[in-house]
This record gives sequence, structure tokens and C-alpha cells, in this order.
Amino acid sequence: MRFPKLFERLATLAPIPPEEWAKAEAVAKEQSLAKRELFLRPGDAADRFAVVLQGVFRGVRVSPRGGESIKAFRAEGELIGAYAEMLQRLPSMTAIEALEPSHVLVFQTRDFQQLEQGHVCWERLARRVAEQHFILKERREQEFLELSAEERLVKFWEEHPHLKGRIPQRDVAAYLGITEVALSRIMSRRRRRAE
Amino acid sequence: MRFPKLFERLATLAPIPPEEWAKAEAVAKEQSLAKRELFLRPGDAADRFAVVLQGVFRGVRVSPRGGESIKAFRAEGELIGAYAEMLQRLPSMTAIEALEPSHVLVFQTRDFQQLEQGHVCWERLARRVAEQHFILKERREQEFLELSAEERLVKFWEEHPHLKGRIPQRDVAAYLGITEVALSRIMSRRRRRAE
DNA sequence: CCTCCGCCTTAACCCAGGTCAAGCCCAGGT
DNA sequence: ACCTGGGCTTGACCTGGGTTAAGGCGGAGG
Repeated sequence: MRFPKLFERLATLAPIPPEEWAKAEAVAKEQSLAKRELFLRPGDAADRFAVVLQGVFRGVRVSPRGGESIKAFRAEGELIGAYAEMLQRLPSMTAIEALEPSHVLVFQTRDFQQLEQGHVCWERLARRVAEQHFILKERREQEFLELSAEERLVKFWEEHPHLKGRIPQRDVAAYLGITEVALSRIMSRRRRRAE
Repeated sequence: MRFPKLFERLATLAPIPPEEWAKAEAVAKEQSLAKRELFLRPGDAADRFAVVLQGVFRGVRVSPRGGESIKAFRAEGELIGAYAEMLQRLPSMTAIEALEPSHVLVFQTRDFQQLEQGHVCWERLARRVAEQHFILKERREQEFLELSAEERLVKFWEEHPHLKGRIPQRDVAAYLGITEVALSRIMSRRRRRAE
């Protein structure tokens, strides 16, 4: 077993027999990415996803009208991929970019579908993954509906302490739905209030 | 078969053998709700969900700090329930309220879990449902990140034309994340620009 | 018929955050 | 040591939307 920690983590979502896990490891390929390198670029077919073994990624949506907003950050143990587009069999509208030199374990969706045919555990896992993703997005919706930018910022750092120092401010701003400038102002306001 | 149209709709998400559908119909119970009646109130156990046969519902989140925001509207053929709380086995933080005299088909989550034990089609259906819900929430996230309130309004009516005339403005505002007053202003501005 | 109530609009004022434009600081490259 | 550029901050000014409060209006009940 090449990735025992990953296996353990997935097993908490759905029980996976070791022999099924062996099949998964057999089809997965490791990939290394340099800082700023893209795992997926907009327009690509959304036919692969990966688990982050090492590093941090940002999922960037480049809107038709130029601006870029950030859908999520993903670090060790988390999944990267254009999930919504994959489900809808659309080309990716998302860029997924390494913010550090990173290392991931890549699966082709075809291969994963093969696994699903072979054993129900994969169907169950896929369900859990969909449910967890849903919960995250709903939480975020909630935050946009009832919190100010400042409150969202505080919550962001509470929920992602492991990202501290690994992602540029401008990206945090783009994740919160505000500009770099507004974020800087909010931070200085808090600093002022703090002392 | 009591609900052939519903069966057909679900079958587009995942193939369901008719004998499994019969079991589902056997455990489901019909319920009627008056206008303003709650299908679920905050604090209730999230142990049931329903399909809307007739009517419209709003999912309201009452925040600790008093304000209420609207997570979704649901009309004929759609599911109502505190989905995220159900998945996390938390008490509901959401009120689900009929905006018209309505009629729904109720399932206990226990009963549904029974069905899952009996046949994989239900697991697959649950997965599809989770995925569809995810896609909706991600779309909404996108809208908060890159659209103004006015743009969100336009999109809302494009995507929910069947709700026209069935929901009060104030609820549309709460869904868009703005106040009744702001919504009114936006609408008059557009009217002015239009002529 | 009138009144009350729920729903919507309008107006006046305020504040958070956007935009544009300077600047600053620091790390890297020469 | 010098430039360069990327990332952050700051200031001046503008604007969308919040807040409060005052009507308008149509429908249900007296």
C-alpha cells in the first residue's frame, strides 16, 4: 500500500476493502507541479481529479467579464478538480493552480467509473464526497447571506488556520468576494481597534 | 403506482426498478399544509424530507442575530428538507414554510435508509441528489462572488420563471441577500431605464 | 362603506466597499 | 549596490445598499 494515510482518511467516509484500494492505487498516477503551474486550465475537459499529497492549490474561476474569483483553497488530503463541470460533463470553467511546489495523486474519471462498476464502496464514497462538498458550499452561501466581509474574514482564518502564510492576501480577498484594497483596509481597522 | 410522474422524474436521475418504487410508495405519507404552515421548524430533528406535489415552499434560515435569510424556494417536483443538517445529524437550523396551500409526499429518513439496504438504486439516487444540490449551491456561490444585486435579480427570474407571482418581494430580496427596500429601488431603477 | 393590515414604494441619510492612483517594502537578478 | 517587479498599503473620491420612517394601495372583515 503506497498511501496508507490517504486510505485511512477515505475509510472514514466509506469502508473500502483493501483489495479495492489496491486497484485504485494501481490506476492512480503521481504528479508534481511547480509553483504557479496549473493542474487544470479553463477549457480543458474535466476528466481527471486528484488528491493533494503535498502543497496548496487555488480553484480560480475566470469570469467572462475578466475578474477572477476564488472558489476554494485545497491543501494536503483534499480533492482538486472541476467537480461541478465533471458532473455535468462540461469543459472546465475553472483553473486549478499550485500556490507552492506540490505533489498530487491523479485519477482519470474513466478509471474511477471502472472502479464503481466493480464494487459498491466507490459509489458510496462518491456519495459521501458529494454530500461533504454540498455542506461546504451551503456554509459558504450562509456566510454571504448573513455576514459582513470582516466577519467572513475572521471565520476564514478560524476555519483554515493551516493556510496561514501560504496564500497571498489578494487571493484571500478574491475568496471573500472583496478586493485586495478592501481587505487591507479591514485588516488595518482591526489592528487599530485591537491595540 | 400512485405517483407515476414523480417516478418518471426520479428515474431520470437513477434507474429505479418498479418493485423498489412500490416499496417507496408504501412508506411515504401524503401531507397537506396550509399557507404559512411549517413543514419543519428550527430545532426539530431533521429526520424527514418530502417531495412537493403541489405548492411552493421557502427554506428560511433564522440567524442567531435575528435576521432571516432564504436559502431556497422549492416548487412542484422538488425536494424539501433540512438536507445539510440531516447529513450531519444535527437539529434543523432551517424553517421550511408553505407559501401557498400545499401538498407533499413525506419520507422518514429511517425508512429511506431501509430502502438503501434493500437495493443499490437508492444509494445511486441519493448520490445524484447530493450532486445536483452541490451544483445548485456552487452556482449560487458564483453569483455572490461576481454579480451585483441587480444582476442576481435578473438571473433569478430567468431561472425561476414559474415562481412569478407566487412569492412576495421581500422573500426574493432575502434570497438575493439584500433588503426589501434595496430590491424596490433596483426594480424602479430598471423600470426607469426601460422606458 | 370604512378601516385595518400586509405589502410595497419613496425619501433622507449613512457607511462599507469599489475604483484609481500613489507610494512602500522587500526579494531576486545583474 | 542598483534596479525591477510583485505584493501590500493608503488616500481621495464615488456608489450600492442599509436603516429608518413616512406614505400608498388593495383586499378582507367589521
